[in-house]
Amino acid sequence: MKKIFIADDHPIFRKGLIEIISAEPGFEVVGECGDGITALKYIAEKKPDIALLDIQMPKMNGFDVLKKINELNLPTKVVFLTMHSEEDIFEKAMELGAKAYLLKESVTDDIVQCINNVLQGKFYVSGSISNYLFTLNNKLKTGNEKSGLQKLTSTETKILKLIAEKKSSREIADILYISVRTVENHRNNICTKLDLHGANALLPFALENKHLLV
Amino acid sequence: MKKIFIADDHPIFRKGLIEIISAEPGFEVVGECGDGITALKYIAEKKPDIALLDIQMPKMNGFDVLKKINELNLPTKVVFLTMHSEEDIFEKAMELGAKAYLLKESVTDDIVQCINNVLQGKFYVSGSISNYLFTLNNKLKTGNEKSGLQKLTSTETKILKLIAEKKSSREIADILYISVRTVENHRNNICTKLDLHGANALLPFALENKHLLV
DNA sequence: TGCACCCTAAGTATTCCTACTCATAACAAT
DNA sequence: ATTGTTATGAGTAGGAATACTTAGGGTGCA
Repeated sequence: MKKIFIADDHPIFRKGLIEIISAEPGFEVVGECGDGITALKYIAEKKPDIALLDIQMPKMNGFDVLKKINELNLPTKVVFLTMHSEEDIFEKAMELGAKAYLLKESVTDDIVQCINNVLQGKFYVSGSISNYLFTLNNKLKTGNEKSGLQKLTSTETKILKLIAEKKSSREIADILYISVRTVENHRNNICTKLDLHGANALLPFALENKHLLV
Repeated sequence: MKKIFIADDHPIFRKGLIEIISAEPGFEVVGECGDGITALKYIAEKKPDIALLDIQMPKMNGFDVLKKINELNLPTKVVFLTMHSEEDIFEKAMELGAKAYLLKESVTDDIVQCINNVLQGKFYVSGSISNYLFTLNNKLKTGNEKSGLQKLTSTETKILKLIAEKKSSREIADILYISVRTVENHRNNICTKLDLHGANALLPFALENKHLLV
């Protein structure tokens, strides 16, 4: 009997998941919770075979839970279950060593199949992002380019985060105790690295990607 | 036995909902689907007592389903079940005559209680937006102010939509065959009506609220 | 030591947007 | 017929961001 733990901040969604997994012979849902810290605590203690984690959770997000799991060398395999079909989030999940990446729009069969794959040591990825996987493979084969955000330095990331908080260059300068000109230079470098052009490009990008900024 | 229909594009979430409602004596889930058109078709034919509708759905969103239900004078009472806790969406739902507004983060008890209330002809609103209800009540009592977006004229809305598409004033002018100055005037009026100030205010607002723009 | 990279800063020019005021024509409401 | 609203456009001013270039100081690496 394989032990499965579920963490998601939507009780109804959790209920549905539990229902699906419990119905499958060989699977047992050994626990559930709605936030990252409780999830980590449970996983560290009880060491389930698989943890189904939402990425967006209160207190501690799924990424950070996985990081901790890695640090503590826990045997639990992590399956991300998320609404985000964006490439960067998927990429980050893979970097951190997730065993699977499921979209919440998945049908019930996908989930069972996913868990079976992961238990066999395989990876599993939701069909909807397979398009992206194709391009990713191409990238890996051809030139191994880094994707956007990873090209940014730490200062640039810091500034991009402040931009995502709708701060002006002036405000950012005051917060970081540096010159406005320096901030403008960083903005410029960020735009260049991300291939962003025009006055209406950087701010929307920052807003759309703020959840990716470490 | 009260007949309940469920429409939500997330199969797992639907599963959870069905589980919760079926477990309650007196409730019967008579159907489910994952898009608005199928939902409307079912509701028009079978006339369930209550329809639990997601707002974001493929093919036809929850708002439009409710509009059609109103047009066709169907007896089915609509409960919105959504992730959006924003005031404007809530307001729009109420305008259209929704009987309840539940957030997807609701716990299972809330849902049962909600359905019971609606069956008794009462309204029900998720606790998390009760804060807003308070201010809404105050508004209704004091001056009956319109909220934000409703104050915009149709041209202003059109322009705000284009701003949300990251178009510059120059581009908007070219699209609408009007002068840049006119566009800038409209931007200005929008900012005034929405009480937005500074260079980093209008664009983020447009992005955050584009789903509200008719 | 030298090279590469980063953070810092400033110069210059251009574009974009905000924040006002003013004006005219179209249209609806009373 | 007057008033109000809307859409259109322009004038002026200034703030903000982009798009370049140049340059000193620091760190780390080969």
